[in-house]
Amino acid sequence: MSDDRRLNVLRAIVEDYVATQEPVGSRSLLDRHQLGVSPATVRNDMAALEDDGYIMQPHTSAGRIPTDKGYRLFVDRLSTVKALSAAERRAIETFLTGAVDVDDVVQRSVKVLAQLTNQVAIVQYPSLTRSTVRHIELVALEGSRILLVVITSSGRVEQRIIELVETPTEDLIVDLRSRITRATVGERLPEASLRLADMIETFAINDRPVVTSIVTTLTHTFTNERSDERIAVGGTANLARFGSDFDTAIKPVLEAMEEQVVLLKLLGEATNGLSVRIGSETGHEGLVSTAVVSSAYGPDDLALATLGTVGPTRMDYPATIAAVGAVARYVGRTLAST
Amino acid sequence: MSDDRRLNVLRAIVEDYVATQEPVGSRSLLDRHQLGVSPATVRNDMAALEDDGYIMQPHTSAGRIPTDKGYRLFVDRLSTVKALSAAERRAIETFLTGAVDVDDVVQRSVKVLAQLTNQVAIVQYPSLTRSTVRHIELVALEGSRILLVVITSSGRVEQRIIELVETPTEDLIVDLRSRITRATVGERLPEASLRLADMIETFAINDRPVVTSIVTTLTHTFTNERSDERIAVGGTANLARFGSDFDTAIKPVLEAMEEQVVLLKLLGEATNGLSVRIGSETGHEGLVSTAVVSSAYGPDDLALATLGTVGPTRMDYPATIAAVGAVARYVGRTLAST
DNA sequence: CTTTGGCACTCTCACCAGTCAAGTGCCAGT
DNA sequence: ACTGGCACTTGACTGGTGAGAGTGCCAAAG
Repeated sequence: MSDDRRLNVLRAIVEDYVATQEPVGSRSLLDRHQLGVSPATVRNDMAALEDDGYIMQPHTSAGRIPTDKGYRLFVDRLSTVKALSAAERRAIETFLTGAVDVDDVVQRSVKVLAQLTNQVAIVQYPSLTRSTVRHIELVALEGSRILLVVITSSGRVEQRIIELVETPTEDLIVDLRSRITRATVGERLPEASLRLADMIETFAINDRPVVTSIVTTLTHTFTNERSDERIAVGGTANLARFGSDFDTAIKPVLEAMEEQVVLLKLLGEATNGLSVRIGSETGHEGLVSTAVVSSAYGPDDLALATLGTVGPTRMDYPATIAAVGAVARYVGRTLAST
Repeated sequence: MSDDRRLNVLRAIVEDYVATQEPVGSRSLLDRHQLGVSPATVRNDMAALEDDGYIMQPHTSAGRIPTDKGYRLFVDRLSTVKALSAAERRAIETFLTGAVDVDDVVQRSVKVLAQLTNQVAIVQYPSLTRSTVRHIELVALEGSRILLVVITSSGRVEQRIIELVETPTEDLIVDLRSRITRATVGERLPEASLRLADMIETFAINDRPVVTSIVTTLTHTFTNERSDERIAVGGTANLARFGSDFDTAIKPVLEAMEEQVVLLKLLGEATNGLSVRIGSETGHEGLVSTAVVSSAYGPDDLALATLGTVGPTRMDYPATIAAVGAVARYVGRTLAST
């Protein structure tokens, strides 16, 4: 029995099933693919594939559908990445280059990714903890209020307003600003926090309350988990394609989309490159018939955060992978120039 | 025929239908409500109500369900607002007071509103054009870059970074800042824009390029439609309650939720107080079996923006109205203290 | 004039064969 | 190792039937 042909049969099954959404039998498979053998032969191969756990039948007299393991093999060894059309590439580019700030970049990415893949798209905001400090500003407002602005290497701008108990002198502000700048600019945010902690003692006792107050706020901003976990979701209307059974196919996904924590886990650690998780590999029950395609993104191959799509396991993997990869690249490039 | 009793019958129908989700017949209606009359009488009343267009039958031998017009009458004249429980009020309060900035307030509002009503919640960000300027800051960054920060009366902080063609002098920056401050602080954003336009000519010719560049950016920020239209959506998993037919009941809503423009129309102009739009009153086909309960919110009865919920027409109006109203009040209060 | 009890009527829905088509497994033959 | 053939399984579709819920209307009673 030719191992080669068996894999071809598996590929054909996956492709047909993705296209038709219906279990594929030996006969209809031969209608669409010229394998040069008879249905009976295909049946034998199918039986073998089923023994190995790559495909299964929903019921005895139905065709076969791929298992998670089958999809896995397909993605790893049987599919060739489908290049995006020139039109699609242009669409991504023009759509993203119109963005005015980081917020906008993320919003637009979600939209374009959802449209391209016809799936649910999720994009994590550029991580704070992975960025470096580009600029820090202290501004005295009316009364004893201080405006604190931090600009990171990814173009994100965070600001806080601090209400101090006493009004600091102009000199102190200037001094503080320059010292903070010297200590933190160019550093990654977590390291910048450490530098700041050491700095407090270098100030005169009288100034300590003000300095402490400002520094702790700054530290909070640097290590703020909430804003590090921000995520945009889009294309939920595409859930229609997930299946017709609302309770088992759609509701769990909607619920997952509402939980940032779950989303972050799904996107996974921003490992380098692209990852595909299929069905149970997502590690989340309720998403058993769901697959996640995700990719790290960032300027100059520096993984800043992750984006991806969530779709049914029976998705067009080559196309989805291509789209996610392309958007990740473009977003990275766009951020670099902000 | 007692008009009074007929309205009671309508109220009973609405309440039963909302509770059971099934057409209600004369018999089962009497099981739940003591009207002191016989089924036949109720049937007569029902026939009259149907003639007047308040109720209808899905098919000849089924019970009655309220029409949009029936719900309308119910909301306007038959329902009494259901007060929130102390626990619910406390939940809103504790949840909102934990917020650190405007972004956070909005996020939390959506969440609490969705949980309270078991519906889809939408919250518009505090409008820029309705706020006044509280503070403006110009900061010279490295090179010829300028950081522009605007703080509005609603606590929102907007920032832009401008790349100038030539590096302005320190004096010019200081001068510009104080003049801009004098011209705009306390003004509503649209008026502030006008003031700025007049200001350019008061500067020396040499300084004009820099001033113009900064002023136009500022004007853009003031009148930026995009950020005026920001909206947060939550509780989409509650769509499960909208009905079982995905394509007609759920998909249109999901699609509407993705379109900011549609959402804004749904929330409606921030009229004072609370508004309920039922079925076709939403003015959006696809939302025919959907109702929108919305309310303006803002500190001190100043309508800053709108929030609300989207749910099936067969919703618990008294409870929803109470929840939307309460959240709007608390959000307004929270914003006032930011 | 309003209310009531009774009765015939209309639909929907669930249930139950019976038939059909697709697909399988297996075996004997090439 | 492949192929053709055949018996078998099973879900999907079809049409018919009966039960149940609910209505509309009419004549009688307040």
